[in-house]
Amino acid sequence: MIKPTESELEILQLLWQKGSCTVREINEELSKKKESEIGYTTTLKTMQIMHEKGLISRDDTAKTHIFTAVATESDTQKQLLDRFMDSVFRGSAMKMVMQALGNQHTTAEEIAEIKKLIDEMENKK
Amino acid sequence: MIKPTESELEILQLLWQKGSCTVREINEELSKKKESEIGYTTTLKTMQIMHEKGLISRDDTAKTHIFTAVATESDTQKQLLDRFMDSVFRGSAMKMVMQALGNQHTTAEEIAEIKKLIDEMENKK
DNA sequence: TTTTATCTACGATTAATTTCGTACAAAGAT
DNA sequence: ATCTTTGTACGAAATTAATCGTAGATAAAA
Repeated sequence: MIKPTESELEILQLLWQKGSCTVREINEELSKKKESEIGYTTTLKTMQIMHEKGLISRDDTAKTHIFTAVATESDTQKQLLDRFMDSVFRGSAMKMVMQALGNQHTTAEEIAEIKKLIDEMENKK
Repeated sequence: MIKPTESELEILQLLWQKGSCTVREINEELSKKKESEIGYTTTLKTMQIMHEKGLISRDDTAKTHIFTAVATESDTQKQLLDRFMDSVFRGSAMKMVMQALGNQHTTAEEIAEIKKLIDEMENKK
């Protein structure tokens, strides 16, 4: 049962992108992303909680600890998507996909790739 | 900027399905859905807060107030989906759609309909 | 070897969410 | 006319999230 908060998810995103990180690396990336500087101990505390929850693992052999995401990005995406689809789209993947495809962020290339994917899925059966 | 909480979203779902509702109707539906009975004043309070936030409108001409969702379901879905796609899939509709299509809740019929939809979108251009 | 910088641990605070109890008004039943 | 039910308003407790300050340890620099 994976359920990261908004802040936790931002940290997980960085860990998935960069592999293993120290608190300072994460803190600097977060501060870069937001305009307002974020306190170092804020990030530290959040990551300590994530560790308690089992969201990230910690290598504390050295003084400066190194953290790694426990779940893979796609496993997490899958779980979050299921929950989101249930609560917002009442479980209808179709309605959700239609919204996603109609959305301005979706390029023609992406849509073409999705189509290709669907064709492949149908051919497999 | 629409941002209902989990509980608020459950209430909105009922309002979208049933049109306008009293607190009691919502409370009974919620209690039916969950196993554990939910307190009437809990639902009342939540809906009062939703009204303060402007998520729902209230007709209080009669003693028993009648509530209606302010935003449409699809407008809300659109906003929530954009945010979700950004935070979980880093803005990639394709990755998200691929996860959705691979998911067990998605039936072959739904996938076929999505394909049809994409074909129509491509023909339009 | 002092001093300075960096790191973790551990509260404490504030805000938001969820839950429900009590008070009191209005409507309905007896 | 009185009692019971049904409703709203309001406040308060419990929980979770997000933020940061201070204390104390360890490493690096002087």
